Amino acid sequence: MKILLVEDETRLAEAIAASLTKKGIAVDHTALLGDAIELAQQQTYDAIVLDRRLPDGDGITFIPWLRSSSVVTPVIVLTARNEPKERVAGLDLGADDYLGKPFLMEELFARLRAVMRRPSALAEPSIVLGRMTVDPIRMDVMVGELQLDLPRRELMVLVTLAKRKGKTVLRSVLETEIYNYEETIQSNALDAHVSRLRKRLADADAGVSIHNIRGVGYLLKEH
Amino acid sequence: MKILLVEDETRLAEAIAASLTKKGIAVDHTALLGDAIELAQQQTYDAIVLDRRLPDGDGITFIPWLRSSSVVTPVIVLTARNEPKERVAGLDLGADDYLGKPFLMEELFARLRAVMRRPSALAEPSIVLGRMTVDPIRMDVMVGELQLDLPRRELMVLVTLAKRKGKTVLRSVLETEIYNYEETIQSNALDAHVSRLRKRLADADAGVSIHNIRGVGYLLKEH
DNA sequence: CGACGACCATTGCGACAGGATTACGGCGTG
DNA sequence: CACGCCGTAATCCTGTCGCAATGGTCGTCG
Repeated sequence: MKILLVEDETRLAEAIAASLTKKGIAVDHTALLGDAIELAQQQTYDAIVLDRRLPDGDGITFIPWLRSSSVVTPVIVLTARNEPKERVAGLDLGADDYLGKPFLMEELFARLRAVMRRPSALAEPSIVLGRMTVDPIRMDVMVGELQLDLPRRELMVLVTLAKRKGKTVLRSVLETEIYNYEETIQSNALDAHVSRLRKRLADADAGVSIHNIRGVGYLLKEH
Repeated sequence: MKILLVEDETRLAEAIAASLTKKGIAVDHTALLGDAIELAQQQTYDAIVLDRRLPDGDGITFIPWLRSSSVVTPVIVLTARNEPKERVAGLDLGADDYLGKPFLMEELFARLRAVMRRPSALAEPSIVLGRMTVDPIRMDVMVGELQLDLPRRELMVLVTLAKRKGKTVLRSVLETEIYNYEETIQSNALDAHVSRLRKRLADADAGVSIHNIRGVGYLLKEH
């Protein structure tokens, strides 16, 4: 689960990034429209949070550009004032939701969840596998009746694998899903997370196992 | 499945070659336009990845040369900057796609797949044979509902045979499809792969078998 | 028809790459 | 300050590969 945050107010951006990160959602952040366009070309996000006022233009111009590249990623637009006029303009241009500043983090989460749950979004609700249930939107995991608390990174690994259950997920995909572009990884951190995650899943008797496809990636299966 | 990579930045070239090789795609690599022309004459590739900036000229001049030799192999052009002007120039000259550096490997794979899927491309999507389905673009194999994980070389053998299902594939063709020009083979490594592949196909009950035509090559059939 | 030679199938071996595991230290949090 | 998480790196372990030896199969030619 990864979102793109386009916001030039540093304090706000950091607050949003910190909150989302804590919930196990990776955040790529930029203050510039130009960079946002580049990032969106390079990878796919589960959602985009977009400020209107940006140093190099009105954020809203980003949306037609996205849509014309047939990117269907949901977009939530942030704006200083919540004027109905602006709201209509945003939605007309293809934004999926609209949020006036200031707002509560909880409200942003709620709208992100709502927007990613939409049929056009990629994420499906609640994946069941073995004794385990993964909710990729709420980012939580149940084993039987008990909630399984996982460290952030391990949770991200598990959710990413669960979303493609039974299919091989490329190493590189896992890495880009779990780390943002400024956290470059220079070791086998991913392997370490997988290893620790395996142990936890075994201890919890989750009824699933993580297989490795040598030289390619990992895959999650019932066992 | 084999592509020609024309790129003079050693690090980048190595990264691309490594990633593609991992996916079971053979890579011939050269840094010079001159060599590229020679290689393209000698054998056919499924796709060509071409840098513009090369020590002995603008890579893009390669494309008209190719086309005038009525080679329809899809070409993806790499360039340092993603300027629309350059993009148009490239596409006008017959490039099939265009990718600005830096880029994610994932993106290159995606574009390669897309470009090879095109009607002009040689590769057809999904070959069904017995209980087995081979996707030559994604380089994966399903038997029934299960994905069959094969070692890299065996996978290459199988895909090559599947693409000419029912027809005899010359030994020499298999060898050039599976090994690049710097990996020369001096033994019966190919036979060994066929042997191990047969065992795996039997174990998985794939409903196919690999026959040998003495002194000529191999062929894949339903049984 | 039988024997020889060419070709193929199979399998064990050693080298090697890549993954798995774990200890360690830094860091943030409560 | 204690605890847990995370990235790193060292070490161990496993799968894959090329290779070669062995034994089998087929065609050919005397």
